[in-house]
Amino acid sequence: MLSFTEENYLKSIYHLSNGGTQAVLTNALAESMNTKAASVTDMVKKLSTKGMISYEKYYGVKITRVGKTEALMIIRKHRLWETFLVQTLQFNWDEVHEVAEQLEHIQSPLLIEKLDDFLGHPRTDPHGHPIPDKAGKIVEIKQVILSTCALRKKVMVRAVRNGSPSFLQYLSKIGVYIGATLTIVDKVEFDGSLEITIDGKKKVFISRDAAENLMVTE
Amino acid sequence: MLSFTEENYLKSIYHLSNGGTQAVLTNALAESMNTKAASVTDMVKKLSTKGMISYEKYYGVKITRVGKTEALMIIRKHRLWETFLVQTLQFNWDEVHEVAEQLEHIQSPLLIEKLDDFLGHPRTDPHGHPIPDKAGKIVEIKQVILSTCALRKKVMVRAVRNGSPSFLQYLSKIGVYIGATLTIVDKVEFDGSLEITIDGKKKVFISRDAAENLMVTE
DNA sequence: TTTATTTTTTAGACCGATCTAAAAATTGAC
DNA sequence: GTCAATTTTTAGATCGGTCTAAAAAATAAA
Repeated sequence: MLSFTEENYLKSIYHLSNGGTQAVLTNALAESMNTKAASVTDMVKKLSTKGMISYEKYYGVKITRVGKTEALMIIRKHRLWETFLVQTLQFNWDEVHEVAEQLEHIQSPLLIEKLDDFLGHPRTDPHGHPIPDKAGKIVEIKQVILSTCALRKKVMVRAVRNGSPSFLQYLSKIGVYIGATLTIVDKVEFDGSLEITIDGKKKVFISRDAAENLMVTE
Repeated sequence: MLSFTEENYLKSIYHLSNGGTQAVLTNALAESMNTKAASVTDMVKKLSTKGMISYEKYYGVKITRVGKTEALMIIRKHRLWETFLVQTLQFNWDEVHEVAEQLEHIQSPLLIEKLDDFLGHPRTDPHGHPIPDKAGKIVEIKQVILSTCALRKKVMVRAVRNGSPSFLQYLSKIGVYIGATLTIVDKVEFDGSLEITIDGKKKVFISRDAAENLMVTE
């Protein structure tokens, strides 16, 4: 059984390692956990003895198969809860992350399966991220960053990379949502900002920063 | 902000003090928290400095107005979550307590208000216990213990006092539920067991122990 | 390839929640 | 009212998660 804190470390390791494909360095983990490298070293030893990661001094950590499954279960819970909050309780998509950070630690396999049933087995959460299934299988939809798309090509918004409340609120404000159709009308050389149309109608400018945080498909 | 543990202590104090009316002794609290008296003394000091209880050495603790409100909020959350689990996610009434013990600690006023809205502002939880409102007001329905009722009188099951899974499963098995109409057909002098009819049909024997854990109204 | 810089680990401490063992206060018996 | 039994508190230790400061290893620079 993992503690609240251990679960958070494991989740961070999973994300920083791109789903377990790369090693994660101590300092990177320290930064993402808002803690100090010394604390990370301690925790990493513990997670290692629990078989969640393999840890070699000075070489960073690698998540194990067991650890990956564990991480995916936490992510599954997080995303199912986010979906519940938006879909059932009428939260806005920028309000759910913090609450889901708490709810993801509730221990009850029955609860999460019943929640999944109730929600109708959603494939993605309100930010467009895929929800791992019961077995930990995750279906990644191939998508690209908006800023890399060609001019005049119709693309559909699939997910946000950075899900910070302020970014999400901004998107809502200008009318961008998951499923919206965008077209790049113009690229501004100077600052990398884009002029786009939303659903063929509204025409707005978005910054390079925003464009780099929108994932789309053609 | 109270920790998980502090919240559990406060809830126990609230219950053991009958809603804040009596003082609670150290040993009683230790027993209900499955811990040692020494640990209770430490925690009680902390809750006292936080203004949740007043503590006087060797005389037990009394919950303060602030502490009572805090306790009622935790109870509100617990009971709303139990209602959600049964009403929305199709849990059986004997499966919800443990999960609600976890969910009651989620910190989000918005969540609990939205949950309350979604559930349609239920007045009681699946075990018949009243749900405190947003302001901490709790409407106790005057009810009596089944074993004290007169023979032949029709009574309605309102709540269970002991909500242990085994008791609840037993009740389900014999067909007793919140809202059922019971009539005491006979009292057995020897062991205090009762012969009752359920909804005027089924006739069963229940033990004194069971009869003392069913709350009814006439 | 030796030195300087960065990264990581170790050592030792603190805090919160718990424990055991022993001391102190209260209660009950006579 | 004194002594024994019970209850409660204190003292000191442990454990998990964190920290700072210093040591050690790895990396980059000269």
